[in-house]
Amino acid sequence: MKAAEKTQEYKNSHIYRLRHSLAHIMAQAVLQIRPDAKLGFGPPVDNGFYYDFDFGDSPISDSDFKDIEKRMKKIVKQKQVFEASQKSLDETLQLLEETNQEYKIEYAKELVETGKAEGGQLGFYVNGPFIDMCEGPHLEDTGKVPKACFKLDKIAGSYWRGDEKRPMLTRIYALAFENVDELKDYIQRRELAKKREHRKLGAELDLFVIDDEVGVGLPMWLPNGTIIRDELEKWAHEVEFKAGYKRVSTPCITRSNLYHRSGHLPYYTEGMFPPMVIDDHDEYYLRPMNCPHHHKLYMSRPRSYRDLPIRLAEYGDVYRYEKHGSLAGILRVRAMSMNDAHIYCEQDQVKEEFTKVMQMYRFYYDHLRLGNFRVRLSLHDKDSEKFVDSEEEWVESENIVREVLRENNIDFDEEVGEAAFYGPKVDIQLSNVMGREETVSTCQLDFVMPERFDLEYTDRNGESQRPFILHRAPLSTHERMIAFLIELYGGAFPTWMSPVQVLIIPVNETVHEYAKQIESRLFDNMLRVETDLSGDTFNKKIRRGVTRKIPNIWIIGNNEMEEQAITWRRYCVKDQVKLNIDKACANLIRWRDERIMDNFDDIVIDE
RNA sequence: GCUACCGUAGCUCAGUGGUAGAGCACAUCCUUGGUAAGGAUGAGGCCAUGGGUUCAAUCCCCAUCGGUAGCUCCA
Repeated sequence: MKAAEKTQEYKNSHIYRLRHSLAHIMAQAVLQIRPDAKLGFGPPVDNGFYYDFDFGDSPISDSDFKDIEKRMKKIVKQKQVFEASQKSLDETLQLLEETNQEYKIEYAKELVETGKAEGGQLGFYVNGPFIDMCEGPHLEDTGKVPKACFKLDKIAGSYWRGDEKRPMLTRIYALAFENVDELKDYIQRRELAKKREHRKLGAELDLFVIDDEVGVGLPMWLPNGTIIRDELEKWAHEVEFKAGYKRVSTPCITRSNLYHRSGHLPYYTEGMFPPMVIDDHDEYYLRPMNCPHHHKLYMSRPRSYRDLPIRLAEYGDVYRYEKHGSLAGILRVRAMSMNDAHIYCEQDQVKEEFTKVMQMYRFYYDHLRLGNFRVRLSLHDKDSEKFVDSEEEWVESENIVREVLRENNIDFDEEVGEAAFYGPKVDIQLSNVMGREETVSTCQLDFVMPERFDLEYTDRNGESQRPFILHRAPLSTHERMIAFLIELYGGAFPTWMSPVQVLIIPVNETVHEYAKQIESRLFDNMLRVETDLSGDTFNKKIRRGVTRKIPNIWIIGNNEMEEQAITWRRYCVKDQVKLNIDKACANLIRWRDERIMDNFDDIVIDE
């Protein structure tokens, strides 16, 4: 089904009409207590609807919710009929000016000017005393709203037309579903989701902390979290080694000259920390990206076509001045470690290299069981100054990337204005437990930097050529990737990533010695193992091991000692199994070495 | 950065215009236990910070700093 048809079908659906009608009902109720409020947009959204208002000098707060809900219920009872009508622009403006609806006036004019209003006619819907410019559709009357199917949710600010230079409106979000049960079910699911939120689990599992005195958005990784980082990084080193990447290492602080050359100044200034001035005249910046340094390494000697592709990889620390209000745990930070690499290649190698990168992210995602993502082709916006001005090259490189996606049978959405300033991107988008979508992995085609850095290689004919550059980060940044993994796994990591891989719990003191023997055997195999020799009760030890989400608990008692065995209790599996110690060790080591995802219950112990 | 809400023990939270409580966690002792909380005792708080109102502020007001959600922005 095409996107347009899908939208039309959605707009005609009952849930859409219900939510849209409720938006009008809410607006009517809000106008009862704030008659001078100006209306913005009020569309249905995923779990309900919202409406934007300009309250001027008399703001509203969530303490008004009860009152508004009561008024909405009254409107529902009145069974106000929704009546559609059409008006010309003149009629529309006259009507809207009477009520001072400046935002609607702007939108009405725009709809007519851009030809989006069919025949220059604007749609209106009236229900009771409320009239709104709106294309519909709606329910027949307000009485068709099911009982208790909605609930006002939260208040948030929102710029008019999404433009931060324009007025900030007040947005009231509401939840709305087909019936009470669905509403309750959603609220319950949201409560449950909060429990696997990465910030909550990150604190519970001692993965990372963010300290005011260190700074907002500057997370510090505790030993447990650092293990997860190290394991991902080790993995990336192996995968990249096999794919022909070479590792490099470059500094996090750099003279401003580099960023004048790259164009980060001015294109990316807003995303950078302000400069440090040295010796009164010299400016240094914290780096927001690793690419310029890698380009310098590329230039460190003359390159031949025989050398290409050159793939320079670095888990590089970068610093970005993210707006304070957009920071969120480790999902959105100001200091991050990126699974970065830059691939320098000839023009006719671009497709193959791009394809290989796409295969690499696919490999990672399949392995980690990160299934629920969206692929976005991020294009430039020719009307925006955020992008390097070179229309022809933009279109050309966007075509290359689009073709790669098609040839690889990858479903994707195109979005204008989401590109990097130097080229189009393929972004892998994931949503967290609260429904917030972020870019995780990215692969970008860069046609700008070769020119700016005067990058060259000598081709078969001895002539100087510009290489193409791919920027890629399939494992994202540690911060963002681990935030998503924490939530996806609910904090229960597979053995290979787990801070503690095995917890040994002896049943009584007589087996302590045997427990210690097993512990040192695992330790000698480089496994992260702990033995609980505390004075707590057996039940308490089990409970503690489980709440720490340790993937493997090995129970040791007199029976096990006699048989040279252990009883294996896994975090994700109900049944436990008694196993000979040699076999148990072999299983564990294999899971670790092959990075088996034993935090899922389809992985079984090889007996 | 903007809008709204929030800030009490390590964590989850009660609470009051007359300078504070619970559970878990922590410490010590007792308990020697076969699959998710054994018992007792104890320690722990400038009630985010700075101003103001008041005889008196953790509580009311203002500012600052942090947090949450959304907008903008982005890996």
